[in-house]
Amino acid sequence: MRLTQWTDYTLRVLMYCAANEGRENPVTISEVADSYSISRSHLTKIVQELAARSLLETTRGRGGGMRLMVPAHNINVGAIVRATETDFNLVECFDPVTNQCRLSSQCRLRSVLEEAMESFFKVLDGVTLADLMVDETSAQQLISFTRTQRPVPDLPVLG
Amino acid sequence: MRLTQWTDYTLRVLMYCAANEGRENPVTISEVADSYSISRSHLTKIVQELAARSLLETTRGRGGGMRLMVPAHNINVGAIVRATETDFNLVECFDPVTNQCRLSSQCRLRSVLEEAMESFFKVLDGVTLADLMVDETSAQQLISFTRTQRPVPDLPVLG
DNA sequence: TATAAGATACATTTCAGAAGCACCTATTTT
DNA sequence: AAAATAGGTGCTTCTGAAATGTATCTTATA
Repeated sequence: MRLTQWTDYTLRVLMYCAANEGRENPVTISEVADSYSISRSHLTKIVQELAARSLLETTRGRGGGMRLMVPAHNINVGAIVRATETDFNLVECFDPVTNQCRLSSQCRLRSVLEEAMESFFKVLDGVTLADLMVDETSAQQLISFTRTQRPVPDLPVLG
Repeated sequence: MRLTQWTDYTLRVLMYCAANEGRENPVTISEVADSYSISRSHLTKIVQELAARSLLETTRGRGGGMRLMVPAHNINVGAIVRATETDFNLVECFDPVTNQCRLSSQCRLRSVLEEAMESFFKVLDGVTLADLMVDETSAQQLISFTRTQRPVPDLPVLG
């Protein structure tokens, strides 16, 4: 169970930009790539996508780079992850094309997993880019958010 | 974002066994492999693991096969998935060995994703193998379970 | 006009996950 | 005892998505 590095890097680019919003010159791709030790060309594609989604504005030429076009507190982490992840077929029967499971109609696995995935994203939907940056305000929000979780159900023992 | 087929098959083997608990002869690996169009040797390894965890008992020789050793309503889906999935490093910074992100200490991404993953598993922790098999009782449980979810938080707009 | 910066297309590499293969062991039936 | 059935084990190989690399182009500024 993992997210792609694409998603990881996307979030990191956004965080990097958010952390450097005040400064004179825009953040460059090379700078971010160096900072995270990521391939420049790979990162370029990620920046492209973010620009296409109007989250970043890029400018070419000397003195160019990228800028956040949306305030950090308006960028929803859940929406980002939903947008960057491409494959949500947790198990075979999620995909009607691939599915060969004959029990599909008789089992609830799919709906249960879909519900779990929803639950995963509901947490991320409650967090913005600004919340990811450490400061008292966001820390406070996270704590109160955690408190609103429902209690852990009893877990039957497993050998 | 996906689970491994290993996890998928593990759950399906358990479901298949649960669905055939009453019958005379035990379920065989070949039978399950044929039924799901899965490689027999691959499935063997999955059955091995389940036997090692004492969820199944296998017997060799003619008339052999596998049997569920734990009642379906005592087999927790969350526990199964936690046990079969091996990689929970949603992003690079989850893994202290691989992690090269310099912002780690200054960002809350990791804790947010961990929380989301917890939320994912909490749903599965509330479901047993018996619940996956369709009948009125389990359907009822699922419906009431869904109703206890907390409301969806407002989702800020994203380009 | 030299340099810095992003844009794009295509090729290549990597690696976990999946599958295959060969052979072994155990049990039951005839 | 032999044959048939069924699981057990340790490799090797395959595969596809993800990641990375290379080359070249466009745009902007000093």
